[in-house]
Amino acid sequence: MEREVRVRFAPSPTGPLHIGGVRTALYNYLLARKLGGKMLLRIEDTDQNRFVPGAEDYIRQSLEWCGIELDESPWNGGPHAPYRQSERKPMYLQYAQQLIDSGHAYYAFDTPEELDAMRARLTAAKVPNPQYNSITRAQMRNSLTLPAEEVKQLLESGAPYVIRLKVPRKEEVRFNDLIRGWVVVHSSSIDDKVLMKSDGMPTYHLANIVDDHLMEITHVIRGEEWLPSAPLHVLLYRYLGWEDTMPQFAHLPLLLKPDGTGKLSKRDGDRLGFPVFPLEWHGKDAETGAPTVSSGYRESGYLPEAFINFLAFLGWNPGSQQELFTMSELIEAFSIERVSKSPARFDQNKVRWYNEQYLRAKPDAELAQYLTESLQGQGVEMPTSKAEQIAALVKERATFPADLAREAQLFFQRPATYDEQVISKKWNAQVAGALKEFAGQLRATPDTSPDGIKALLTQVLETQGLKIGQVLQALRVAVTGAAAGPDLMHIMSILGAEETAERINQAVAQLPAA
RNA sequence: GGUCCGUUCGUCUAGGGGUUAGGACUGCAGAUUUUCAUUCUGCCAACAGGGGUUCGAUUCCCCUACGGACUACCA
Repeated sequence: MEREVRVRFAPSPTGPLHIGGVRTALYNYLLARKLGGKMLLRIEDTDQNRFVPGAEDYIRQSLEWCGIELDESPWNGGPHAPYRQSERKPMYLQYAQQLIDSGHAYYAFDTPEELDAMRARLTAAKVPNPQYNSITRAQMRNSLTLPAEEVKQLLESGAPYVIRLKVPRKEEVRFNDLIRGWVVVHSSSIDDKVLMKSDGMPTYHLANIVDDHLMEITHVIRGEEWLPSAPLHVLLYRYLGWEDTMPQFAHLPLLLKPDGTGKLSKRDGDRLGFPVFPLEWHGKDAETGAPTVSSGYRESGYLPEAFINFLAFLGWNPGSQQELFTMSELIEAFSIERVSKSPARFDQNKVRWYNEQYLRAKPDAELAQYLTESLQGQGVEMPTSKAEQIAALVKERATFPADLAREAQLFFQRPATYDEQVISKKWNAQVAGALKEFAGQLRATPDTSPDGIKALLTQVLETQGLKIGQVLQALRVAVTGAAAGPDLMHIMSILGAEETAERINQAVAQLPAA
């Protein structure tokens, strides 16, 4: 019988989620929806030292903004609650115990100093791979080397201990990665990983396997940084007796820093000149504790649809020529096999391009709504119909919503200065006279559509013996102050006859007509 | 150092034993726009290197180089 597809995104609340994490969440979500399965979110907070207040809420808000919906999570519950590992703490020890009972794990009492000394000794002896393993464990203080009686005493006396996995000395561990194919690792390169820490918390490795099993996860989609520990996880499934329901693995390629090399990290933030976080993050400097702010895509004016579309294409493509995908189209087109193996770097230009595409595709009414709200902030009121006209006119010139408001300024502010280049070249007494005449007639014309205004202008200029090319730049500067901008006829039409005429007259009065 | 993963235009990528190696972003040029932007058209631009296998390799195999990840009682 086919099992229901269940995937999980399992972030650690140690700070803001960066876009690599968002992409991992996205691919999980796409696969779940594509296959009619469930998307879970589990908080992996087994390291109490790294807990960052607000991080969990940040994760929730980020996913919400992106439109990544969760079927089960700490916030909306589910059949396998709780979904925070810290709240699942009592569940893990029994599985570690099971491994000890079956001889696949053991107690270790080594102090951090003893561990350091061991590594130093191995390094000094030029051992290629210093680790706590099948060889070195014989020299350490653990339940394999200590007499049973002493182990019992230590445990009873409350001495700190960890539980380590007893990794076999010679064994090939293999698994079939959905993206990379067969990955084979020799057990000699895996060390005896700590499963239970001395504080009673499981490590990632144990908690991850136990929870994925209990939560009936079918596909583990995570970053490539987990690839080296995947064989360890396979071993864990095997020793716990869960190999037959072990999830399939898919290790995603890394997201690289746009500059230089290396994987994108949270620290890269504003150093790169563009956000690496979905939402703005208010944090603290690790050393000084001073407040820090890292910019977010949302606050920078990116539309979530554009952000998601861009992110989806960083490491995946549908194999067609289509570039623009809504979330539901992504779901339809997604398949894990089409995720690429090689890492991807950011392209700032492309995110911007995506944003422009999505911005322009928005209905004018929606853009007008934004425009109205943002101009209200500066005390400007306008009717909806006018906002829509402006939005339609300026959206081709905008990358971000904020550009709309900026471009719209000319409608609410008369020119304070006039472009000098144009004035020196195009402004003269004859032109000024013609424009004054045009302004006068404009006030009387019944047709203030862009075409109507153009017709009127042509007609006035004809009587003045001027060609349109001789005055249009001057007219633009008279009306807007600037040498460049949206179509002038539309500007004048939206401005209305009265306002346009007044602006022209103001320019004629102020500019010396040599 | 060790283990593992990777390598097609500047970037994201398609492709795959015989192709003019395709698209998108950027850049450049032209057209339209009396302007800037948009739009349209065109151009520049890639199979890391060396060995095999083969009639033929960018495609399959090996090696090298380069890049990356991991190498904690962090996830």
